[in-house]
Parts: sequence; C-alpha cells; structure tokens
Amino acid sequence: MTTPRSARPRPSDPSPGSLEELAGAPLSLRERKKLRTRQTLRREAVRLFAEQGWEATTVDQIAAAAEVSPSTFFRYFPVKEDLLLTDEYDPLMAEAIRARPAGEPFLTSARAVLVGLVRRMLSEQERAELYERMRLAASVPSVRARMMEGAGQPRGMLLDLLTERAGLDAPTLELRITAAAISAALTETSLYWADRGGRDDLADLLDLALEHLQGLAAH
Amino acid sequence: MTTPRSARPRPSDPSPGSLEELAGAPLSLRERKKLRTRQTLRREAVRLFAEQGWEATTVDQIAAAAEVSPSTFFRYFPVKEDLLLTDEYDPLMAEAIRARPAGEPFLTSARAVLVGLVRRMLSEQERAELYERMRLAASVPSVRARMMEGAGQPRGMLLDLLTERAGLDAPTLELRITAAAISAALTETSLYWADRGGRDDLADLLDLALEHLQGLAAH
DNA sequence: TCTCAAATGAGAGTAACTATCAAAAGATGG
DNA sequence: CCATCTTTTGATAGTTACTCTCATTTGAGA
Repeated sequence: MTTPRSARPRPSDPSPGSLEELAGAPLSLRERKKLRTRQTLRREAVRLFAEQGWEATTVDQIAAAAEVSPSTFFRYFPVKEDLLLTDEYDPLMAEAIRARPAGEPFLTSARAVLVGLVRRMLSEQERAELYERMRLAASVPSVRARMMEGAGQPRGMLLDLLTERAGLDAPTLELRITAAAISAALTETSLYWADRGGRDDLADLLDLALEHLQGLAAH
Repeated sequence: MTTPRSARPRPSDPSPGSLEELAGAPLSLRERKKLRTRQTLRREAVRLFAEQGWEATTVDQIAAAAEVSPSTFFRYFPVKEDLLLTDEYDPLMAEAIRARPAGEPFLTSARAVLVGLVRRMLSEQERAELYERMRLAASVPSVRARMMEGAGQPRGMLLDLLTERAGLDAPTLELRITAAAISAALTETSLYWADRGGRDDLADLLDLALEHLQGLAAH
C-alpha cells in the first residue's frame, strides 16, 4: 500500500544512454538488450509527449509503443517522470572535476568543467533532446518537482565530490549548501534556457549563472 | 484525464492557519467554518502521519477523522502533499525585506530578515509543527519534491522581491539564480535541521548557511 | 421567509503504481 | 548441444490518489 507519489528504491541502473561506449567494458547480450529497451522506451515516450502532451500520454501507451508490457515499463522507470530525468552526464562531470587542481575553490572547478562540457558535448541531436526534456520540465510541474528533488541528480554527485575533496565522511551543512546552490543554479539555468525557447547559447548562460553565484554577496 | 502527479490549479486560498487574525477582517460564519475544516484536516492528518506514517495514512482516513467526505478533502487540499506545505510566513518575510534599505545587497537583507524572523517567531508549538513537517519532508521523497517545486514557495516570493527591487518587469537570469540559491539554502538548512533531529538552533544554522552562501567564491 | 450562491456529499471513473507468480530467455559449465 | 541456474519478462489482480458530475445542504442577504 504505497502512494503513487511516494518513495521507492531506484533500480540503480548505471543510467546509460547515448554514450554507451563510455566504460570500455564490452556489453553482454543481456546488457545490450536492456539498454535498447531503455532507449526505446525513452524515445517513444518523448515522441508521444511531443505529439499529445504529458498528461494525455499514459504509461500503457508508452509501453505499447515500445512493445513491452506495462510491468516492464515500471521496472525501467519506477515513476513516469524518470523518463525525463536520467542524466548520463553526471559521471563525466564527476571525473572532470576530480581532475582539477585540489586547491582550487570548488565553484571555480565546477564552473570550468560544466561550461566546458556543455560547450563541447552537444551534438545537435543531444541538444534537441535536452531541450525537449527541459521544455517539458518547465511546463509540467510534476516533472519540474522531480527534477528539483535532486537526490539522484547533480546535487548528490556534487555533494559527494565536495565531501571527498574535504576529506570527510559525512557532509557538513556548508557543503550541502554549496552543492544545493550550484545544483539550483544549474537547474534554473536550464529552465531559463527552455523558457526562452532555446535560442541562447546554453554554455554562455551557464557561465553567466555560475559567475553570478560567485559574486552573490555583492548584489 | 489528468495524472495524479500532474499540474492542477490551487484553490488559491489565502492559506490561513495559526495566524488567522492577521488581516483584521472579521470573518463570516462561512469563512470561520472553512477555516476550521482546513485546520481540522491538517491537524488530524499530521496526527495520523505521526502515528502510522505517511504512506499508511490514506486520504479517506484523514477525511473520516476530520468528519468530512473525501470529496471535500480534495477541495481543500488538491494534493495530499499540500497538507504539509502551506506556509504562512512568506508574507511576513516579504514585508520585512521590503522594509530594508534599498541599496543593501539582497542577500544581506534576506539573511538579516530570515534569521531574525526565525529567531523570534517560533512559539514552542510552531517550532514543533515546523519540525514535524520537515521531518516528513526529509523522509518522504514526494513531499520533499513538492516542497522543492518552488513556484508557490519562498523562491517565487524572493524572485518577486528581487525583480521589484531591480525595477524590472520580468526577472533576469541573474535574479533567478539568486532567488534559487537562497531558496535552496533555506530548504537545505531546514532538511539538515530535521536530519539532525532538530537539536540545533535553526536560526543559527540559517545564519551560517547564508553566510556561507555569501562567501561561496572562496571555498 | 424567500432566493441565490457557495459548500458538501455521493458515486462512478481513470491512471499511476505494487505484489505475486509463472513463463521465457540469456549465462554457464560440462 | 544439453542441462541447470539466474535474470528478465508478462499477466493478473489490487490499491490509492485524484477527477467529474450532479443532487443536496447550508449560510448570506433581502
């Protein structure tokens, strides 16, 4: 007797995606199939969302379009919103940040890495996909909410990095504030980008946003 | 055909509560009844949550305990989570911030007002209530998500204030970043407080958090 | 007291989930 | 190639948050 909106352990998949070849590990047939199912589900979902909107698209429809059973759908995405929230970029970010000089202020590291990554990463298709996701996040409150939740998303990763860099086991309040602020800036920037129809350069916006965060005391 | 998790207009109630006497308007019998119903629902709900937990407590139970029909429950709280999210403090904060000198950096104003307000405001009962709410928010993801959603909550208010103070009609990205960062710090601090069992002084934590936010560039 | 608007309750329906269990399909060792 | 073992899948039945609609009640105002 659980609530639709409530907690539920994630399947803890390593959230693969377009960048499958990342960890050179050769994938078994099983893994490849799972990956394909996951991608198909997400692709069909996004297509349907674009065609009919978020609410008019039911999980059953998505499952049917991807030719799996509803049961299977929920195994891959325990909540409908998760279709839009899986981010394959986190591990890349983490690695890049770890590679920065240890003495550098964290925000500086994060800014350099994030902006650089966004500037380079985006193939036209990835850009379009990211935009569509953000557009939905901006317009569908439940998606937005889930995106802000943060636990799975960048905030958690940033917090881990910060804690690690500070040589601590558990994060302090200060570290949590830093992670939350950066993560909020990230999300806010993406939403702003989507709000303006994606016509700005995302990397520039991000740079501006994080620079602003550094000078917060002055404004 | 709307989704449980999806958007849905709030009834736009002026969210009354313990501070009903705020706007001295004498309440009609009808208004008093509505107020009482709302309070009863919330009180019974919190009691049940504490007794049996969030998920084990169904809307029907709450309605029954408050002696109204389920239909009526949903008229007052369109989503279950809303039981915990009504905040009567926002308008007070807004007014206090508006009263600060106009040239002052926003974060400085906000810090002074928030810390001051928290330090003074909390009657023992209010403190306990706030704690219970945060405890649930910390442990129930869906509540946490809804709390972070922000549009209604402090972020929106802060953003309005910032925009107003900047003499603009629409917020810039920078303003949105500022509001998001402060709001995130607020939420994070409250959750931290709840995580640690409420044994710290919330005002102190908040002060620390916002000070840290000011010095973000340095860490 | 009569009238009108607002609040309530009842009932039926939808869709996102959960739990369980049997069948299918990939991995593995011989 | 086969036999076993494990993982993934599908089917089915159920729970619960929420929506819609409409008839009934109840407070407001003349």
